[in-house]
Amino acid sequence: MGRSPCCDQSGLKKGPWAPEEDEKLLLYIQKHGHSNWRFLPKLAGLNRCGKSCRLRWENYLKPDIKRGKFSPEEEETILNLHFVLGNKWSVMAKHLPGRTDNEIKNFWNTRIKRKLIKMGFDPMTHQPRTDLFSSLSQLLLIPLATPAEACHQLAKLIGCLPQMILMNSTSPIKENPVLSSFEWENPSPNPLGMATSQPVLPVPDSTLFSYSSDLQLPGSIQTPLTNEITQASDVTSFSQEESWLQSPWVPSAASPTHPPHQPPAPAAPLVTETTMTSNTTGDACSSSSYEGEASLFWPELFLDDDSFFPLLL
DNA sequence: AAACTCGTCAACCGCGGGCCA
DNA sequence: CTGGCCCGCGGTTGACGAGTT
Repeated sequence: MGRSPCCDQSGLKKGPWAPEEDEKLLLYIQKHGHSNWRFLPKLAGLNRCGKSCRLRWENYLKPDIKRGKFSPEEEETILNLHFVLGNKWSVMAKHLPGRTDNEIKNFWNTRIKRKLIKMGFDPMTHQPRTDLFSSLSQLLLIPLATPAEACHQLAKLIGCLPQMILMNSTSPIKENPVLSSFEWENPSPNPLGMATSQPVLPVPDSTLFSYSSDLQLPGSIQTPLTNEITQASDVTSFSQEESWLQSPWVPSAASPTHPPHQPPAPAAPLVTETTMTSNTTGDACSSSSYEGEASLFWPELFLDDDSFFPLLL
């Protein structure tokens, strides 16, 4: 279980690769392959550790790597795969020929995750952020010192309600979790820029998932994924029964009585005080509460949303 | 034009798993 | 069985360019 010592060696070059280094590595691998990364740098005449060489090869030099923008299809596939697999970037990469795990990970973290957050979805669960309503209920429980203060809070809440309703009750992204490229780029013009069509009345959590009744995995990924999941059910950290029955992907009459779909355990960090206070913007996604507490930080998140902010003033 | 902010992405780091002696 | 070694994975960092003030 020891750690690779190669990176601990001092004197080895780190940082960006020079074109000459790339050429050396490329030539060596083309001639001899890469059976042993540890000794490869020496043999290839590189002052790098084997790990660095492997990374450079895998993420950049390998001939079949597809570079450039992700297509809408790839984007959709990543979204689907992430819903099922969580942060299993290397597994996702197997389903996207020419794309590396690093590339997919970066794309997720810099684009898709951001979009989901902006649209009011938790990127880990791909569900609307249901903790909004616990936030509301908590606000309602706050003891107010004066009638004037009560009026003020109430006025704020009333102003917020339409947004909260929208964010919590609309059909998840294009019958979530599959968001069409069109909607990604052209969300319907509601106040929050969310890809929703009609406002719906607020509903209990369980009914949020009724959309699952007619959802199916896209054929393109269904077969390999089903296989993957079957083989790696431990990876997703819950049994097939749990994962598929509770997943909105699966046509299931059981959904309404089930609690909201929980993400694979490793992919759903629990809320901690630290995550809530140290980062109120970008990674707030991972701060969503699933433990029934919390939600006091939601107003902070709203304050970060330009379109929401005016409502509180 | 300079300073600042933000987004992107290549690369690093540390850990866990598998293999083998 | 144990421990060393290597590989691969996922999270994080930091450089850099583009956009904004």
